[in-house]
Amino acid sequence: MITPAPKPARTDERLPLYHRLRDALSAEIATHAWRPGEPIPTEAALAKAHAVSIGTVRKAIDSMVADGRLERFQGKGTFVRRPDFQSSFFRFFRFLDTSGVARVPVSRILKREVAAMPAAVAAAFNLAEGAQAIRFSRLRLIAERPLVLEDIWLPYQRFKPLLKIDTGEFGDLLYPLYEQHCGVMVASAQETLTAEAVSARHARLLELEAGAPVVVIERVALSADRQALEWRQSRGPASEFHYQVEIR
Amino acid sequence: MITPAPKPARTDERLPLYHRLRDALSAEIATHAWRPGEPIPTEAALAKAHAVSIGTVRKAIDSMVADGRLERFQGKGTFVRRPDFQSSFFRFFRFLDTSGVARVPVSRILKREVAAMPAAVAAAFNLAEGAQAIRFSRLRLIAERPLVLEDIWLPYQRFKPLLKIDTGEFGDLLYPLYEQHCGVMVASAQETLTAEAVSARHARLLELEAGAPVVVIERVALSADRQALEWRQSRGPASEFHYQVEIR
DNA sequence: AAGTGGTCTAGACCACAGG
DNA sequence: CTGTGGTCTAGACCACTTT
Repeated sequence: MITPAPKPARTDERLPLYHRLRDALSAEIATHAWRPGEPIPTEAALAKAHAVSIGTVRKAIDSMVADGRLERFQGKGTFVRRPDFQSSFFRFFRFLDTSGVARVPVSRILKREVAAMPAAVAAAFNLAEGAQAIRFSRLRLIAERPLVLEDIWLPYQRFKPLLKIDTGEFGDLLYPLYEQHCGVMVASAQETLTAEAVSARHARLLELEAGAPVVVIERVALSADRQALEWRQSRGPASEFHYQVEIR
Repeated sequence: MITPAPKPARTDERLPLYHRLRDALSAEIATHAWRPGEPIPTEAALAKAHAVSIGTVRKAIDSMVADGRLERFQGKGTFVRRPDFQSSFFRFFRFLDTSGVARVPVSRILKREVAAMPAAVAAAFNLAEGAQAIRFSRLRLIAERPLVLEDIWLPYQRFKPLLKIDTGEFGDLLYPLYEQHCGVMVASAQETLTAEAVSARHARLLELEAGAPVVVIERVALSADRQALEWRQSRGPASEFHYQVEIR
């Protein structure tokens, strides 16, 4: 068994009903009892099962819809939202072809190795510096043009099944691979954005001029119970980057 | 009168009650009938005044709280939120002193001129290229160290009162000045983030090495009725920049 | 004690999806 | 037609703030 015990029960008396109910529903998702893309029980059923009024169920679901864990469709039901990291990616870079349509970048694994984690990476996993890890170097391209260079670190034990697969058969997305071969599912991610002048090595791989500005995205991918699964640093030319925020 | 007619009534029959109520409440804020920092009528009073149930009022207020236009305090009341653009700024740059405490940057107006808008700026105001404008160049510093260089454009007519004030008396924040002398209130802003290699001129002002990476924030500040008030481009060293996002 | 928002209920009716 | 979520109501009681 790879995954440890899901989490302590945390019924937490004296919290509002809708709050406890929300925790209960979250747990169903976290333990994969309810899987992404599938409908959860109807509001009436949940109200009966948890012995609360339907209004309380709605309030619990409301908050989960608000932060993107559920989706509602009138007349159809309420569904566990499938996290779409593709779209997160497009939030940062404009990967558009000449006709203005978004395209999925092609992935090329440049290197796969077993290595010792540097301190910054180990910290994300709550491990000691030097912990054994699997490391990928990956280039993502659109129309043969390199757009993002990625440095990916995974804890060895949980991800060692990946060492048996030929990197040429990895496909363009890693998360489905993690799910299929390592039994872990990425549920959310935390990203930090910075920018820097490109290093000589990165410039060569990204086909940029020396010293050109690159955007750096550091991502820690988390499981539903918020364990760190993957540490990733992505670099792309600043010229391709744009990001919008609304401030109130 | 500087501001044009606020907006058409838009009662829009057949919309949900709470939706129409939300529009009505928004209008009270937009027309400054309810001012930032002040409490709005109690839920019971609003329910009576609009002839709806208190639950419907709560739902309308819920959504306005969710997107940051109102704030609720149990036992005290519901208040119009005062937009805090200071904090938006800190979201992007870490302006911390040695003790780790956030500090308000000091502002220095480098230049004030009347100029013709370039196309990119005019577009934000929905004006023709070459429209008359007031332009500021401003440097913001912390501990004598330049951190952000700003290029600010304002439509001439509405902001010409600013030309009469000595720039030395501008203070560190512009928005209060706009409110005080031009009768306009910034209610929200849209920002776009990019990065670039610093130009020779900017490098000199920001005291950076030639070609160093800088983060560029382009901001359009909007009034409550979403008219563009100000166009601003801010540049700061990428090394001081960091931004975090949570993805689900 | 009086007044505010916060939680919770039980039910009615509407709008939409799908057999 | 049945079942789903979406809207709306009227009221009870609780928790917090202020007088």
